[in-house]
Amino acid sequence: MDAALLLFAERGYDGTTVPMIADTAEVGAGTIYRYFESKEVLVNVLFQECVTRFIGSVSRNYPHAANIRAQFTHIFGGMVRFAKDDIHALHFIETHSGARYLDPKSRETFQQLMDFLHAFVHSGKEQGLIRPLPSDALIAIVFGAFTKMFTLIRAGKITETPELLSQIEESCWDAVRVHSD
Amino acid sequence: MDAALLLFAERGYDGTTVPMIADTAEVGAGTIYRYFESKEVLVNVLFQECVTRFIGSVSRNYPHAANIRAQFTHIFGGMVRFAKDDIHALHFIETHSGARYLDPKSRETFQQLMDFLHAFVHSGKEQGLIRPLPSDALIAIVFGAFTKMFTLIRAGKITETPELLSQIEESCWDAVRVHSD
Amino acid sequence: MDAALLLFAERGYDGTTVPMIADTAEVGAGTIYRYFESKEVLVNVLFQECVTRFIGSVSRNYPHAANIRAQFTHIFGGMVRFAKDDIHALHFIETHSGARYLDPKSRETFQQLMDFLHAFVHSGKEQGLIRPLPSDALIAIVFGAFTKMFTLIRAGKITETPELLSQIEESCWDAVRVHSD
Amino acid sequence: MDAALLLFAERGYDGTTVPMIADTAEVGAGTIYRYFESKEVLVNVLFQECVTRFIGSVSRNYPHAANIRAQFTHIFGGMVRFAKDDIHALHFIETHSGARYLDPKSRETFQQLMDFLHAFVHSGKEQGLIRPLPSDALIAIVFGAFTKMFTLIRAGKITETPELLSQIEESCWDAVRVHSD
DNA sequence: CATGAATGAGCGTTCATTCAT
DNA sequence: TATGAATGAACGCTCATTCAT
Repeated sequence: MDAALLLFAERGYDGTTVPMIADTAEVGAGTIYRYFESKEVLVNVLFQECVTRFIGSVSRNYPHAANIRAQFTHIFGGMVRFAKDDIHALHFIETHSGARYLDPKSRETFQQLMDFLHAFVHSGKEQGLIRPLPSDALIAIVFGAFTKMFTLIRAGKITETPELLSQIEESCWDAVRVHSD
Repeated sequence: MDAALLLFAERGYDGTTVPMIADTAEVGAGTIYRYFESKEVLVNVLFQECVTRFIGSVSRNYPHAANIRAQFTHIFGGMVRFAKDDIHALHFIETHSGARYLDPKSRETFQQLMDFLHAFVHSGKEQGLIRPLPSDALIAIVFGAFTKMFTLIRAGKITETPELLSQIEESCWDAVRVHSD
Repeated sequence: MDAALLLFAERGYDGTTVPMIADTAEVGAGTIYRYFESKEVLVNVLFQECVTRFIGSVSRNYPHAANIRAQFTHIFGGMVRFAKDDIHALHFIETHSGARYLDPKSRETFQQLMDFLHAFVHSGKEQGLIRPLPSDALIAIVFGAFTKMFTLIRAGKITETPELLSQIEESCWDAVRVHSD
Repeated sequence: MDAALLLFAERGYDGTTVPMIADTAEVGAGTIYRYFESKEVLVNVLFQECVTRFIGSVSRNYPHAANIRAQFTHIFGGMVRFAKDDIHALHFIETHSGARYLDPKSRETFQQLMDFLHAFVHSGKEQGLIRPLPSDALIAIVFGAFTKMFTLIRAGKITETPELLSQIEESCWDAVRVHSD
């Protein structure tokens, strides 16, 4: 699964061949089929597993009672932890969500993630602290900014430091929050 | 080329077959090879053409003398115009920049776009109006947010209106600008 | 189709590979797929075509008004003509009728052949000239005897002569007719 | 071996996989290889065993001194007993005799069966009681008729009764005997 | 002794590319 | 110039066989 994740993230589903995965994993091509019915099943299992981990990462110990800003920090921190823990998983999710070969369960799992984020955004909007834009758009802005930025880190173009991450968080928050000035 | 752009954007390079392109374009498969040496050449020509158009869109009539905010509006407006003009081209650029099959010329063309944006960001940072973050990161934030958001529009999940676009612009600007409060 | 017929007859469906068919037919493996969706479609088309030809061979110019013996001669003659015309087709039908990969249309086509033979046997039984055995059994006896015998001819173990064929016909007829002694 | 016989008879050698046999036999796939060097050895051992049993069935207590008709009854009875005893064995022999993967010993074993039948036919022809046709042809007629008929019984299309079997015997005998009328 | 995970050759099939028409 | 039939390398996948447990 590590090999598949790496390759799917780097080359995409169609650009990754089963022999490639087998070679990277240092197993025979047939072995993969003892564990996954097909390449399509593999990508779905992988996707669900990644998204589930991602959900866990952003929702575990979620400070329900805290203020929006602290909740945003929690979510952002979860995203960072997830992205750092497995640098390919985030990109894999990003590039494969919405793909034509995802099965209903994968779509549903992804929807759970979206639902979680929607709930956060909705609550922020209700409190008048997050801009009154469509939730999808707000999520897209933060998620888009964050993933593209981590792609740069993965590619080694910029170096990830606590300061940088904290500033990026500030930047993303400024993108969605209501400004009083 | 329209057919190829559409398919590459929707299914990716590896998920698009030459016969698919030929069918969509309502020409024979062989005809494509009269105009493009190979599928790889086609995707490169297409990429360069799209990126060049994109550069044109954001840089044409660029207000060199205006202030940063106005310049940002110009760039953002160019991006919107480009995305609206050919709804698939932006997504095609987004998903194919950095692909392994891009040739040096494609990479260089894309770099020209990056250079243009870098110059803008650099100037903004020098004036103390844009955050002192790595330029790549700042571009990624705006670009990432913008493209993800337009993906939603393309998918029909949110409806594009002048108000929405203006608010998104504000949001993106707030993500990169220095806040005085 | 000739190559496929030959190989299916000699090695069976599962024992015949598509590359084998392509090599025998002196075409590329991919070419086969321009004409047949799959190996399974190929075997079905082939089966239907053979059975249809077989039906034509035994039913064309059928002497509806003649006596049973003459009708038997006509059918037997049709079988001989068919078997001689394409020595593999009969064996192909014989070994593939009832196979798990035959589609409904193939089964129906084969049933048409059976129906034709049933009608003949039924009429003979009604006239008291053919034994009062299940029609299926009577057909099996003649068909079984005939095909096994032609397998020998195909294998070169016995030589086909008009006299031999006439004697085999007599033998088959004696197997199904009512004997007055 | 029962599992293998069943599957080879129903799906043919090439259509039967070793895991299929293992599953049907409720053993591990590897276990089969403790008893048979290869799938090919298995089919040969099975073939030889079946043919040997068949020979036993038709030749045990053979009435050497009796007349041809009684000998025919004996052989036919042996065939019936064999076919009833193991409903798949006869079909397995029928469909696998002459197969490309049979080894010399299998071919020789089958030849012993043929020799036994040849001897019977030869003796009958010498006595002027069996038609002066090639022995192979005569055997093919009886064997072909018999096996095709038993295939129907196996498939449940006709029901086997002593009367039916006796009539089939008569029919087969009429196919090979010399008729005085 | 029995197992079943692992293997990789070879299956059925696809598709980028060529070329006669 | 435009075509699409033909190609064969390489795909996703299966399965006869091996071998550590």
